Amino acid sequence: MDAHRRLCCNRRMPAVRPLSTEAAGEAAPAFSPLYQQIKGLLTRSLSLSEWKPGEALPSEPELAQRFKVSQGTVRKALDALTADGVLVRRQGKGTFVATHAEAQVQYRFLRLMPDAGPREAMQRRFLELKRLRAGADVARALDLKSGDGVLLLRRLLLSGGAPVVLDDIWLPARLFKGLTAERLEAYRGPMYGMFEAEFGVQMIRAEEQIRAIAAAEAEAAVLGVAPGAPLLQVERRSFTYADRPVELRRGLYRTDAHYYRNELS
Amino acid sequence: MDAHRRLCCNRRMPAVRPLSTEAAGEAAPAFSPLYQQIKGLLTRSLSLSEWKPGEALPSEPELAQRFKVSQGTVRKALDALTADGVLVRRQGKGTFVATHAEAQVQYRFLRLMPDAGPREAMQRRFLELKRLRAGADVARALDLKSGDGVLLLRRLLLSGGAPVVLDDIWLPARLFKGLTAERLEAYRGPMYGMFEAEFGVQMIRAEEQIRAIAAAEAEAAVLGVAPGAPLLQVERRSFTYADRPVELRRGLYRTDAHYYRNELS
DNA sequence: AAGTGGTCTAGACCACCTG
DNA sequence: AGGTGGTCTAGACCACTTA
Repeated sequence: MDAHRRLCCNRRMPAVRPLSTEAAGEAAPAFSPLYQQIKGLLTRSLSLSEWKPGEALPSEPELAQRFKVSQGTVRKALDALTADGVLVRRQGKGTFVATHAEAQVQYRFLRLMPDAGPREAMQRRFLELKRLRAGADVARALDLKSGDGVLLLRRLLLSGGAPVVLDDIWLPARLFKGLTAERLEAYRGPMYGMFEAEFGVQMIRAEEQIRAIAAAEAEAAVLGVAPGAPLLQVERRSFTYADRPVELRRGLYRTDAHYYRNELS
Repeated sequence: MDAHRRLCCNRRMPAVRPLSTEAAGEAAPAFSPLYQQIKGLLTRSLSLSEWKPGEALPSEPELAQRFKVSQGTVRKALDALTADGVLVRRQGKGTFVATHAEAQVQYRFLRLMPDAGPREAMQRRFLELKRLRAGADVARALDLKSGDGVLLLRRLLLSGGAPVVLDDIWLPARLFKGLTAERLEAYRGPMYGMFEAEFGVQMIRAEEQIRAIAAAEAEAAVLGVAPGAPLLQVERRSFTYADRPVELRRGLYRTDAHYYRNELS
C-alpha cells in the first residue's frame, strides 16, 4: 500500500476510491499520510457533532470499513486524537468523545494549587454579565469582526471565603445565545462543562500569557488586597476543534496562598 | 504472541528467553507491556551513557535483534521516548539522543517572550558562584541530605542591555565538580548545553511554581525596578533520567516588556 | 459468549539521506 | 545502491467489559 495515498487509486485495492467523498461523504483533506487524513475526517465529524461529548464512536473495525482502510490505520488516528485529549479510550468498552462536564474535572485549565493542603473546590460568585460590541483587540483575539457582539462575564473564585481569582471572560455572542446570569448561577459543575452541555462548545486547548502586575484600585478592592499589591495576570485564549478561538479570559490571581503550577518538557 | 509477556517462555518463540538478562544483560523491569519494558531498558542505557547526546542509536532492526522482539515493538518504544523528548528521529538518517547543546535551542525551559518583535538572544552576566551546604529546603528539593555540598549560582539575563531575569541556581556539588565562574564565563551556548557537554547532566523535564511577588530592595536594584514592583517568581525543579532532581532554580522575571507563555491542553 | 480496545508480529512499500 | 525511519496492511492473541 502506498505510504502516502493520494485521492484515488492504489495497487492493492481494486477500485478507484476517492477517500474524501466516496468513503465518508466529506470534503477532501490535503495530501498527507492516510492516518492523518482519517484524523482530519474524524475531527470534522466531531466538530459537526456527529458524536457528542461522552458518546462512543463506532468501533475500530466499523471505522476501518467506513473509511476503507485497515484497523491499524484507524487505530493510529484514534491514538493521535487520544493524545490530543479529544478522545478517551476504554478497554473493553469503546472509544469516547472526551468530556469535561464531569464533576471530577472541576477546573479544565486552572493551574492554581494551594500552598498547603489538597486542592479543594472553590466557590464562585458571578459579578456581572454584559452584552457589548467587540473592540479591535477582542475581535482579533476571538477571530471576529470589530463590532461583533460579545458577552463579557466577570466572576470571582473564592477559597474558604477568601477571594483568589478575578476573571473577565469574553465570549462570542453568536455561540452563546441565551447565556444569562440566572443560568450561570443555576448551573452545577464547572463552567466549561456548561459551555459543552448547554452550548455545544468544547474547549480543546488554550494559550496563556502570564505577567506580574500591580493591583489597580478597583480590582484590589474586589480581591481584598492593597492597591499596588502584586498579582498574577493570566490572559488565556481557548480554542475549540480546528483551532478556532472561542474564549478570551483575563484572570487576576492572588498568589499569596496559592501558586501556578506548570510542567515543562 | 502474548500481549503481556512475562520473564520467559512464550508459544511462538522456541527458546526460553528472560528478556531482562539474556537479551540485554540488564536488570529486569517490572511486569508491563513489552514495548514499555524495552522503553525502560533503553532509558537505563541512556542514563548509563551507552549513547551520548547527539549520537545515533542502533537502527530499529538492530535493536529488534538485540532485544529479541519485532521491529514494530522497538518502534513503539522509540516513538514513546521521542514523544517524551528524549530521542529525536530523522528519516533516512537514524534515531538520535536528543541534545540541548545546540545554539538554536538557546533556552531549554525559559518561556519568556518579548511583547513586541521576535525572540532574540539575551545577554548573561554571572554575579556570583558559591559553594555551601544544603539547607533542609534545598536538600529536600534536590533529593540530598541536609548538609550535602551544593553550588549556588546567581546570574542575570539582559535583553538589549536591560535586565530581565535574575536567577538563583542550586546544583548538587557532587554532579558538578569543577564548575567555576571562569568556565561559566568561557562557555559559549546555553547553560543546559554546558551541563550536558561538560558534566553529562541532561535535563529531561521540569516543574515550576509561579507567583507574583513584590521586589525586595536588593533584587529590585539588580533588576532596575523600584522596590515593591511586581515581579514574576518562578521556582523550577529540573529532572534528569528516571526523574532524579538535579537543579533547583528561583528566577525573578520582569514582565513589563516580556510575558511568560504557556500552552494548555 | 461476544464485543471492545491493547499488544505483538511479519512483511511490504515509501520517502529520505548518504556514499 | 543501500540504509534509515515512516506508513500501511493483515492477522493473531490478550485483557477487559457486558450480557
